[in-house]
Amino acid sequence: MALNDINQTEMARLRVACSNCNLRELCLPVDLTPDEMARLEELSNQKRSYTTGDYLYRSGDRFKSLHAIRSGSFKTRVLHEDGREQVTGFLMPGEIIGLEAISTDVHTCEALAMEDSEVCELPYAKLAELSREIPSLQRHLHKIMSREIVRDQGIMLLLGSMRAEERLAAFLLNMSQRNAIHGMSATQLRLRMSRLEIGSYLGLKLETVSRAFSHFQDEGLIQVKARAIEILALPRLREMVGK
Amino acid sequence: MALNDINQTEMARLRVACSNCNLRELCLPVDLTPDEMARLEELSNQKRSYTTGDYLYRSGDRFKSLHAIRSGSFKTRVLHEDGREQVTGFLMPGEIIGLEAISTDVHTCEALAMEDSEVCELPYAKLAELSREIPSLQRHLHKIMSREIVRDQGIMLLLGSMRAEERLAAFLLNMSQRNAIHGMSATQLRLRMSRLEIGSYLGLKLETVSRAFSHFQDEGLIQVKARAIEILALPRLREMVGK
DNA sequence: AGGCTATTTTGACATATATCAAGTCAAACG
DNA sequence: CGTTTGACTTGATATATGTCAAAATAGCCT
Repeated sequence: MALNDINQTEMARLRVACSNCNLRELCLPVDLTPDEMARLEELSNQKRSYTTGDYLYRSGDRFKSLHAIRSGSFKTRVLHEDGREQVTGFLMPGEIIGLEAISTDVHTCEALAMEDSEVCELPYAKLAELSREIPSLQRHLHKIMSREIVRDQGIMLLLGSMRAEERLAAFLLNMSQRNAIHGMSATQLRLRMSRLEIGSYLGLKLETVSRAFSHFQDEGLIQVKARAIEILALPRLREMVGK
Repeated sequence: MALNDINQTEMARLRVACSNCNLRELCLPVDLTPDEMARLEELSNQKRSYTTGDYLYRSGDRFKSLHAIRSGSFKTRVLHEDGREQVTGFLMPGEIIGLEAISTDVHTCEALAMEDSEVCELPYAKLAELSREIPSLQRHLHKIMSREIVRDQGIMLLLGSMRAEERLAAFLLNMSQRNAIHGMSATQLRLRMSRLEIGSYLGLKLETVSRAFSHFQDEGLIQVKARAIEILALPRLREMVGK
């Protein structure tokens, strides 16, 4: 299951990488000299703040920069003709947003803040230039892109072969893990998104999501208090998604 | 709809790029000097042949090279614990396979030939090195990776929000377009995959796929002769997927 | 060709999830 | 402190797709 495929040792390495590196955006094991690191930091010194509902970019905007999330969270979505929203991703601190637009030069989806958030802008042209000079940065950038491919394919797998409750279990495990990576509890989740948004992301209706939460609670798997979820039986959730 | 988002002018550019370039793998508008092109060709001079069912790589194999498909077609898949196969992609000539493994160093899915096929091996380390020296190659490589992200997100959209017949319509349009890019008919398709494989890719059962084909035929949208599909009403198929 | 096998189609029925419709709850606001 | 508003839950029912089974068709080998 790619949605949730980071093991314990890898997590530890990630944590170290993040704390070494002021740029949480490059939250994968990075291997740069202090000098190289300084050049990278210089590139991304523009930090910006957003509040709930602010757009980081809109569909149709010209692509200029990637963005690294420092704090808060964003969602990406596409709007269908009829106005329905489809959520394509939830982004948390340390993650990079905008990779899909490299191929098109124009953003094809939009990104909005789900709470007060800060991002670093990473001008693509400069980043590309720097990564030509620093091989380990180049490798790093490739890994970030490839990781996004793996993540998306994980969701394809989930949408293509899992049923509602399995999808939700995978979602919760994924949230749990991303929480843990950032040093937060793996069992106490504060979801930033509504049932509607979760459903949209998982290809389900909000009622189905709600019922699944209730059912998990009845089974003693989780404790639900609105958007505060406590995971009571991680192993049993893992079984549900087959790992 | 990202699954199917290449317009006519772009198609023309692609066609040109392909014919200029012996390396069909880099089948996007490329802007290299003859010298640069020569260096690239040199890198990828190992060509290999595969026949139906041969593995290009297996899950667990160490990642070393990307592969560019020259002729034939491949599928990528993951095998679930219980032995069920889930198809994650169909690859056609000019396309690059293996991008997901850059982030892991190890292949997490497997790729098999669906017919007699030829590929060029592109050793990743050499390609990365060369792209550090040739900015437009670097840009190109980024676009290829980003394009894969867009493709995967298109499938997420499709799996998350479309019903069976809409998915199949999107699939047929996608096949049609990829056919057309390579100078083949946009309306006469010879599918290389079974109903089971199509279903696996689209998150449907083979019976559902079959019924959808039959229904499309009843409606006069297509003509079905086993795996030979003739599209009779492209515009109406496009309406079905909303574009 | 003829026969064998795998693939595809079609039908009848089961079931998961969507849909529609009330309710409940909680935060926000006067 | 009551009212309002949006989010969430729960129930009853509809529907799309899955499941199981059989027949038809196509591809393949001798």
